[in-house]
Amino acid sequence: MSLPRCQPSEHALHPSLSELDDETLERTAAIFRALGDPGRLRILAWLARGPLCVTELAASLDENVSTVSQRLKLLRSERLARSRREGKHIFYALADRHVAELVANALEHANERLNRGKPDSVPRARPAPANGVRSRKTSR
Amino acid sequence: MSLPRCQPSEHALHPSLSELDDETLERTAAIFRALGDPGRLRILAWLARGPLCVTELAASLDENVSTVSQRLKLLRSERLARSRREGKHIFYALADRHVAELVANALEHANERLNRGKPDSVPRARPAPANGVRSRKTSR
DNA sequence: CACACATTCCATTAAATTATGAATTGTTGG
DNA sequence: CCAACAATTCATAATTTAATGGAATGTGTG
Repeated sequence: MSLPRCQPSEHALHPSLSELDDETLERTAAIFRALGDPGRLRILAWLARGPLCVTELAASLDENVSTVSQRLKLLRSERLARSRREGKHIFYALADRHVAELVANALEHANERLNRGKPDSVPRARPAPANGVRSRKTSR
Repeated sequence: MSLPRCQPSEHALHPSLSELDDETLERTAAIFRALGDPGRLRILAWLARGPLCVTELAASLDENVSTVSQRLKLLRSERLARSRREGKHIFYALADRHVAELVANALEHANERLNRGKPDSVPRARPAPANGVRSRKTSR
């Protein structure tokens, strides 16, 4: 009775939101996606200290050069990193101070509030262990 | 001769960076990953206007309820969104003002400087229409 | 030019992510 | 309790994504 039937139109919705075109959404998502990988994030963290070439980066991270190169390509494609050739080497650096801040903030933040006991821990893709068929779990 | 052989050890590296443990990295990446999808981003954008229940959200986005629910689950698991039961409905909202700002900023930013002419266009994640035919099994 | 080093490119393969639709759980009211 | 609505869960299939190793490209040097 009291609860109205779900009616989106009953809510006040800003027009600016409706204008959110898919391209902007996709563009924004792509940037976040580029940041959403530990390997790439680690690279950015190293670059936050100053420019490094691919070989140095690979050695620092103890990773394959090819792997690092491809990660850098992605970061560059999203304008998070820039490259500059210097002789035989190609040095990579964060695109700008804005990116540097973003990365620093993010790492710091995630470090501070330890996210232990998430409402729903969803590890990197792995169907639940769930040995019992008892599906209902006690909410906390 | 001028260019020194690649020697990571020659560079001054902050200890704080070496301490960047994998867990923090992964945690941070997970948050960005959650933001790195247009569908989820769109949800957050709607929620930025105020709380909505799943059905409303689904109707607004013209998406399957199940799909929206699962996206919300992910967002909630990364503490980007919060849920609160109200009778028959479960209302979702942005976790806090911090998230709201982050989303607003990101969208705005990506809207401003049009990233046209990227060095390398990165494909985007667009999952599947999935025809409900259950005749094929993939090894996994 | 030939050589060594730096980086990128490419194909292959394994793993992760997502939408879909049916089944399940949960809530309210008659 | 049952009916109807709300939301989540689950298994599945398609697609994407990322690491690997080797080939190809680029660059400086003897």
